[in-house]
Amino acid sequence: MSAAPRTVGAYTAPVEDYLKAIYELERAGRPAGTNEIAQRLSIAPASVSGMIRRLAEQRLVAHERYRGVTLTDAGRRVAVRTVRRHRVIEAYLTHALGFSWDRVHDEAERLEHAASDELVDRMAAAIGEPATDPHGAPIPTRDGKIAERPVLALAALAPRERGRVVEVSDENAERLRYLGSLGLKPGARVQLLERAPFGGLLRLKVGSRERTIGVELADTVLVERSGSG
Amino acid sequence: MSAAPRTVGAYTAPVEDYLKAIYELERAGRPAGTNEIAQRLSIAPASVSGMIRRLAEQRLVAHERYRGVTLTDAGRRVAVRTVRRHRVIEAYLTHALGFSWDRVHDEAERLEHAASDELVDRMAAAIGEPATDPHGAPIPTRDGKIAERPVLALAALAPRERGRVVEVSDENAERLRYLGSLGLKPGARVQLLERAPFGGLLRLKVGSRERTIGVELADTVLVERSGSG
DNA sequence: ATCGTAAGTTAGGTATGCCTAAATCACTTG
DNA sequence: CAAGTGATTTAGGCATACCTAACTTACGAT
Repeated sequence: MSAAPRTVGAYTAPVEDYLKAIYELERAGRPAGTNEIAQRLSIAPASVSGMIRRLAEQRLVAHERYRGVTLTDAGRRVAVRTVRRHRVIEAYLTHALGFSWDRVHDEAERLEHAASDELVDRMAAAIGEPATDPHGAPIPTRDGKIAERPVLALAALAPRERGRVVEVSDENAERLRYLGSLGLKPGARVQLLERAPFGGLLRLKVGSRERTIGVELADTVLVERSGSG
Repeated sequence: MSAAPRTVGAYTAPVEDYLKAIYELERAGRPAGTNEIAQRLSIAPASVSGMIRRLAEQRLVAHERYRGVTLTDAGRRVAVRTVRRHRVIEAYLTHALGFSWDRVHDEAERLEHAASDELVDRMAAAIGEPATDPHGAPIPTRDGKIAERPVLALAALAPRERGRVVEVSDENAERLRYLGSLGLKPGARVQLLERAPFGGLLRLKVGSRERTIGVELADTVLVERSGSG
């Protein structure tokens, strides 16, 4: 039995998880906060401060005390590689092994730290190099490019406006099952019919069916505009 | 992001590795020694003593000080489950994803701690529930049964005796490539032609070809007898 | 301008799993 | 049967990554 590292690259699983979390939080357009990271990783904020210091020492993140964290180029490379692993694995599990879309996230969350780049590339090839994972999230290419798309939250659609579901958040299995039962999967055509005041309910058309959902749920569904009328 | 354990079961990756190592060493018919375990896991013997104490506290192993370690039933269950994961993954990587037999061990060594039982079962089903891994080692069933076969080392064959290769050790990639180039893969028919004295070289027939190999190499190849003459 | 609050950090501690160096044990051999 | 040898264990450390409790900072509201 040879020396057996538990992760593929030079980084531990926690490090990859932090960088991935920061990457995803940064997409909101501002530095990631300690509390946000802590919540996303289900750990105490104090633990995040310590890890951030170590990541900054390794030049994977830039940290302004009390101000937030941003990825360096090196950190972003590691994050994107991890995101690619995660999404390819999710796609492979659904397309090649028959997993339902609500069961792939947890499995991928563990496998992403153990699967080699070669394995991930072979998985991607075996299912025809899909552009997105089962939840519609774009899969970065081998060389770290990721297709950015002009999307907005379903909750941000104007009344009467039509759109197409592009991506849904994959983090909660139960929510995914509920979204699926509503027909809110990537590709579905939607139209916002009515928005109740005070951040209340949204009435909308999904395909040919009428549905009513809360704003909180509608914030986890990303759509692209496809004209109003 | 939910709480994210890095292994599937209740046991850490090191614990699974220790139990697997002890399981494999026990097959020699005597308790596993501290040094043997240390060598197999590429760690210092002193580290093994500490871990053995923890495993004994959890009733996964029985330990007689200075005498050796044996698995309890609970420990054996964990070990066999880990072995099943490892071998199913190896088989899947070769049959479904085109990995060569010398490249699957390291990959499986990491994935075995991250793959859920369901994933492993789906992999096994997808490739037709094979009985052995690519190196000929039997794959335990879901409920922990493992087919024991009457095998002996190729080096233990008597002159003139014929046999069939059943299993080769998978731990060293380079050795696997060399064995492959000699045709010594599971299923190959062999006959021992001549044994040089003083633990020297073995001359043998592999299929229709004549080969000469050292005893050390011949000890990593297991065969079943198929009569002499 | 200062004060309260929420966010972030520091201090001190724990568990796991590894290390080296030093002691101890079991077993063989003269 | 005493000594040597090799295997094993103990002692004492270190790194990672987590925790709680207490402190500090930034910033908006008065």
